[in-house]
Amino acid sequence: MAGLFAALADPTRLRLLNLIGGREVCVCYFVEILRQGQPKISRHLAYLRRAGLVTARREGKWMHYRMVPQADEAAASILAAALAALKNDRQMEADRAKLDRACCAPQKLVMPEGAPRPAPVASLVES
Amino acid sequence: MAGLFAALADPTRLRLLNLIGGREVCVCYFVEILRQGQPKISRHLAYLRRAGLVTARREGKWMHYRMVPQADEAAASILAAALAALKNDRQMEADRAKLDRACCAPQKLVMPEGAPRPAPVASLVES
DNA sequence: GGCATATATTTGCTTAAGCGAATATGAGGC
DNA sequence: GCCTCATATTCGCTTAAGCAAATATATGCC
Repeated sequence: MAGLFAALADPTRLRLLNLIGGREVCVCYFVEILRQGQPKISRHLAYLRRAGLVTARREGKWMHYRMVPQADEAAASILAAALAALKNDRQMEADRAKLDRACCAPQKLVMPEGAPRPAPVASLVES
Repeated sequence: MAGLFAALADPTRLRLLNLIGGREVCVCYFVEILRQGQPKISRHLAYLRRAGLVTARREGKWMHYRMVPQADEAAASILAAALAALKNDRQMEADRAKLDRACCAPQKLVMPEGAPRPAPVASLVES
């Protein structure tokens, strides 16, 4: 219980969860959108993984992260409340908007057909 | 946002919030029920105060703590989800039960008319 | 095999959190 | 005023978290 809140008690992790919420997202987008060092992103993703909040799937060179459906009902409701709260935050909105128009450019500005596009996760699409 | 979660990311603070949830509680009950050192309890109460989650009221020698209604809607929903989640936890249930039958005995086993009884807070009674 | 890209982990450091023990404050009773 | 009780705060310490920089792992391409 306290561990769940600890996982949520960091601005970077909240931004990551906000982006992951509902869809599967490639790490390169996190780095691009948050504009933070790659090791930092990776470290926080590892934290979220250890906390059982997200899981990763490898696809070639890319790693895709998605939410883990919470078995514990209490954890699920808290996580839902947290994600809902992020919905109205200015920066979180901006982050999501950037992800929506993300077009495969982690490093170079144009990198045709390079990075995989974020894909929706059926079990988490609610709107 | 992250600050709110940090405030919730400690077992002692969760136990305190669980006891405060809905009623006004005297510090002596926290010490009695949690069976932890008084400075520790006081330190965590100060943390919750600084986080804007609880507020204190002095009544003679005793300090009574109660929840602060959250102005921010997001914070309110998260706090509500957290308190609801605590409802089903074994230890939290036991803590609340102890508070329910608390009978004015912070130190000595019987201390007639000594400590004030916990009082319900109108704005927070929901059941 | 070697090289490049994407991601993860380690290293060394700094800062914050939590703790118990001791001390301070504030109120009531004498 | 002094003493006691209830609570708060400070002190010194230990442990964990966060960071940037460097390094390691894994995949794909040649």
